[in-house]
Amino acid sequence: MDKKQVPDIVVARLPIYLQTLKMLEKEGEYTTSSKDLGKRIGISAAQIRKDLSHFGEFGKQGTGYSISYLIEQLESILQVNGVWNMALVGVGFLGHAIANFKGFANHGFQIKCVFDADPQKIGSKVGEFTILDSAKMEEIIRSEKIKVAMITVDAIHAQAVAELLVKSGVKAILNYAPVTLNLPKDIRIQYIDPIIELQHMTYYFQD
Amino acid sequence: MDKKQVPDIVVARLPIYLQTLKMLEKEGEYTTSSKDLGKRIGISAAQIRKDLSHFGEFGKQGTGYSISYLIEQLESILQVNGVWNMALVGVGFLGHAIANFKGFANHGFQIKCVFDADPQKIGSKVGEFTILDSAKMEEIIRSEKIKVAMITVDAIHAQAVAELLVKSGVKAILNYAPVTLNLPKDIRIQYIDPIIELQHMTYYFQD
DNA sequence: TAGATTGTTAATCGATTAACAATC
DNA sequence: TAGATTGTTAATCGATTAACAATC
Repeated sequence: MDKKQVPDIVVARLPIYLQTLKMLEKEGEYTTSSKDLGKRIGISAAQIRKDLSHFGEFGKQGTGYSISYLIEQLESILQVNGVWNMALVGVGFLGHAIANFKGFANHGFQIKCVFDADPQKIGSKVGEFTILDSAKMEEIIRSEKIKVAMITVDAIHAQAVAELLVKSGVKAILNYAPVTLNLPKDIRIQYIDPIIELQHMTYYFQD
Repeated sequence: MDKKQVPDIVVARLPIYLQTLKMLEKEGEYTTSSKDLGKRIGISAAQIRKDLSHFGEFGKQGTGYSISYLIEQLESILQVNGVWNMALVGVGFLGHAIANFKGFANHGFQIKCVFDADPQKIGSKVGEFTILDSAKMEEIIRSEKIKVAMITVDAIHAQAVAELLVKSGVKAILNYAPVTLNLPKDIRIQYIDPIIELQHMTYYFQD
């Protein structure tokens, strides 16, 4: 079963559905509908039903969806019902914040090791992690079988770091550096860049 | 001239073009082509030309685009040729990192004030900022005429904070809290959420 | 000139929506 | 039963691409 059959834009919405369902569950709800979910997320009910229909039938006519069941199904589809170990590369202000972030654990992710190239930082602590030498990155990531990494180094170093990560066996990169990475097409990349998002919004400002 | 005429998905790509052009300029380049830009960004040359054509004619047949001129034009289109003051709400680990981030200045943005509701934090320093009381948020944002805000509070508090920001005159929100915000449709919202991005990528992992 | 590259058109491709039978 | 809501189909809507005349 080739996964290319489901449009990426659909896949991109599943984590948002999951997030909202988890919140509903925390609020004590047991069921929801495409209409309700759509209103909360700001998209149409039809789109939610269409999206889910790519993966199976999860609801009941008349009553909607069981929240816990749909959460379970989405976690399975997204493969976040287990835990993925991650590497974090670059301990500046942002890397520091991410290393201390407690929110990964409940959503299928866990930082396993943290790297930096600065001799001043290597060996010291960030959160619960001892900062490791970037020079040992390939060896460690390979032996730990880490498939997911976050890049929080400077823009100038990001491409080289990314290439080394790929060489070490990493298959998915969350890139916080403000550059487009050029990597083999079987490597997944997502970008997080506040400047890009801010500039997107100011376009719409009244003159 | 109603701005809705240009698809949002086109607008979303302009900051990426701008980012790449600025990098080329830093590398000492003077001109580029849609083919070259496309290769660097990972999209087709045709798409870049089509996108730009919504706003005017910026290139020359045979030689391509002047980098400095195209940067100038994109900055003007995106309205980032000036500086937008921003408010930051929530000084946890992430808010702390953002308050210390030096990268906004060169791209049209500047943090002007930082808020938190915790009496322990109010009055203390984060980066160059003194943390202000959230209770005074509306008054300060209104008097400073701030139009852009970043939310780095907990998920539970984000909606209320967002509503207060809107009440204070904010028109664009960069939301780091892991919830969908429900706000008037004239308010621009962008989301930054590593969990969402990570879950998007693991879908594609081989079983 | 010959080669390169633009801006634009038309064709293709893909995503969203509206509608509704099925059914809880 | 009556009302609600699903999953799916077909129609609509929108975005991307390929191709090319224009021209630097």
